[in-house]
Amino acid sequence: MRLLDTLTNKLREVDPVHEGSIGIYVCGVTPYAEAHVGHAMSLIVYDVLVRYLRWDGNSARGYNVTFVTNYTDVDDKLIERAAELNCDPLELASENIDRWEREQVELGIVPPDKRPRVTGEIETITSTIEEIIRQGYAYVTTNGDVYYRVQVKNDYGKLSHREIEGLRAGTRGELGKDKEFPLDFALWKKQKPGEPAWPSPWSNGRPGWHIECSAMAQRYLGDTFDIHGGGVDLIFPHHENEIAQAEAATGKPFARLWMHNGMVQYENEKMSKSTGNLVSVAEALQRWHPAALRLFVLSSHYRGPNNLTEEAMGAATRGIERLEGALKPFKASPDATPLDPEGTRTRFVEAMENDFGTPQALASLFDLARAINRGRAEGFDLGLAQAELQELTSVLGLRLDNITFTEVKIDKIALADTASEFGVDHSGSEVESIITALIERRTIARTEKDFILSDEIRDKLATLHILLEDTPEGTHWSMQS
RNA sequence: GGCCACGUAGCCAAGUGGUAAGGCAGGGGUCUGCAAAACCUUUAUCGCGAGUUCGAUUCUCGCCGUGGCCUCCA
Repeated sequence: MRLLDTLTNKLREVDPVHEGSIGIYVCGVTPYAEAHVGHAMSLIVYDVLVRYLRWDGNSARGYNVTFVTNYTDVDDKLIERAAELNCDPLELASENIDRWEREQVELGIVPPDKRPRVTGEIETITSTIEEIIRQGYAYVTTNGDVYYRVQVKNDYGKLSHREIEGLRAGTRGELGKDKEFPLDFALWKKQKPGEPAWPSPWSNGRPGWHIECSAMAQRYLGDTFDIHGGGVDLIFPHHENEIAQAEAATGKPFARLWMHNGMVQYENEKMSKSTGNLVSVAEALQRWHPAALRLFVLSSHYRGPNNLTEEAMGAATRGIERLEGALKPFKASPDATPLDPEGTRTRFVEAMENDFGTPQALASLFDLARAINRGRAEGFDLGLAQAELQELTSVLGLRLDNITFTEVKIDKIALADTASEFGVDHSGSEVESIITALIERRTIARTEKDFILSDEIRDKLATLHILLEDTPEGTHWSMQS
């Protein structure tokens, strides 16, 4: 598999440090507020990467993947926000993490293997800082802060492709109190009144932003590991500083390949809290199906920007329904010819191998869906083709089985009223059996050519978002968004 | 101002030095009691200008536009 590596700016083959295994580290959120769809998009991308690498459907694959993503649960923003809300920053972080993890389940994210939090890794972090100081790449100020010394190694800026001089020109020229050089950044910050703090050799304080990821990635994946991911907005300074610190501490290369995903926009505008142009994951999950969100993410290339609009989500929802429709069961005659999914798998794999080309991979699946629908009309045995579609969509994490049935979405009272209206028994019945009974009532009406009644039943159910479709095998129902 | 991406049909979105996947929406058909779904069919010369080339949407340069980043005690 080839991915565009930010460090070399070239397509590079994923070449595991340890044969057959791949370690992936992705920067997670700073949980000072609820997660938004940008966070969801990022995680969906890496979730699919992990699923694909683990998948054994491609002869060369089936890697043993270790996926690590962190929570930076001590941070300036978190402390500020907690002060505004007049609550404890660590509790605030914990609450936001819990909510985000519940949402991840709804989004169909395979739980990462490790989800370390800064507050649980203070010793890991302080020992990494000690090592960096020992190597001469960091210094302790009289105040008790620790700064990384950017100028010692000559490769600072290699990831974001910037020169120290250029960066320096962009600074405000203020040389922080004890900083040796404007670009030096904090590894450890001495506690200020009211802030959470932990003991360290230099002062009671907390880790700076950046060091946590270097320390945690190396703890869980080794000094050198395979893939480091995150949003493009993290390339500088976060990842640049991460790579500097990590390599300063060990003298070894850090991540072998750096992968960055693009940002999500909402209705053509940057998502930002200040303008209120932001969609939370909770809101997105309420408005759209998780599979539709995932299809939306995968239908554009991971590195490009992705513009979330009503229209795009409508298209994604229809796309899911289309894929789902192709998987509907079909009873072929015993002597039917099996439909051959032909080159679908090859196309799918080639697309994925080439810099994670999910849009093209999806195109191969939509083509297969069409072939299946055609084969259905022509009486082919669809088993093989449908199994293929099922397998490949599940590699992308698209849950298509019975996805439209969400009992909570059904207005049970209105449904019961509808049943009474048409003289159908609904006492103590399950939602599904009431619907089935209504369908039976309608089928009788249709047999009797009472199309006025049958249409009334169909229309009434439609107002409850229950869609009826008549097919040669009988009437099917599904939930409509 | 600096660095980096991107600019393809009504919308979303791939891709290629030799006249452009897929999805949504729209038009026209088939099927259906009518629908729905499905199937068939139809809709682009690839931001603008110049250059390289037998030939560029695909390479180079300029311009315009959009987006990201340009640090922590904002």
